[in-house]
Amino acid sequence: MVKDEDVGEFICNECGLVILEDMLDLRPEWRAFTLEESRAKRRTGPPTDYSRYDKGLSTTMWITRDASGQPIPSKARQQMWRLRRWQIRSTMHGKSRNLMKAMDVIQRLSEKLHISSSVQETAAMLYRKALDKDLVRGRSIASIAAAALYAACRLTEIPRSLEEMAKVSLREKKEIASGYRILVRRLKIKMPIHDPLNHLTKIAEKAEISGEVQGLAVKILREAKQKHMTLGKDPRGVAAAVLYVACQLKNKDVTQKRIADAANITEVTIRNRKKELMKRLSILRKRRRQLKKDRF
DNA sequence: CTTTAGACGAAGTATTA
DNA sequence: TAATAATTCGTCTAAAG
Repeated sequence: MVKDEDVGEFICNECGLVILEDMLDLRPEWRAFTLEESRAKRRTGPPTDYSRYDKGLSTTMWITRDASGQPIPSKARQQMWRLRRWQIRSTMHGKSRNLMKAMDVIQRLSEKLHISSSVQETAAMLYRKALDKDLVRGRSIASIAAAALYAACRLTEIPRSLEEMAKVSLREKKEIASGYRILVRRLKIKMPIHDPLNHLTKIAEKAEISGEVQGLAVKILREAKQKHMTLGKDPRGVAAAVLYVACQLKNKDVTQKRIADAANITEVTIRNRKKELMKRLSILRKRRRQLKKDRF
């Protein structure tokens, strides 16, 4: 990870992805001289960050003297007036109002889908960028906010599906999907390729598959990855198929349908992935012969 | 009757020129 | 931006248990 101080961005040196614009000053904005004071001033709730709709700018500026008590030169004061005006305007209407609403949506959806605050911040950052580029005009705030959150999940490889997003946001999947595509295209986001491993436990849990079988599934998946069988395939399909064959090896009675439902894919996809796995993975070779024998 | 396997076209996605 | 290739999905048919 490269920290580029000049432009204030973190850049991943593998994929060139810009992680975060505007570096944050993480120091507290207050000082405390006693323990009591410290306790009183300590805030609850989130620190100043991208989830705050105005980056903390709503603090009122009203200063005529500098820190040492000297009057501030008029030129500088004029500038401060301009800043203050801009600040007032930004809190009252226009984009900030928009942002406020979007942050609210992001927060609500995140709660429902158990999405961590760091991912929320990524989503907020994406939304802010979208707003700067005028991508929200003509589209609903809620759908773009949901799209930003979905994009943030994919960026951080948190497995949350479009379907889940659509369900909690009460919007059409199509709408969020198109918003997502616009974000990716216009913000030039480079999406990491999902590792099926990230989906494996989630699917297994939903389908109520034991940890023992999961362990075997992970092993199978490892070999599949080595042989580059996972690239370009739906990671959920791969994870589901691997789980399915693991169940068979352990003689667990689990139907394709059960796993397919848990993974939100179809049985067809599981079958296709399974066929490939059986053909090419050595782990499955022995067992395949045995299964064949058992039939006679 | 349920599960699994396979085939086909439709639909949406990614890559390339 | 448009064409091309690869992938998934829905549905149907059929075999196996």
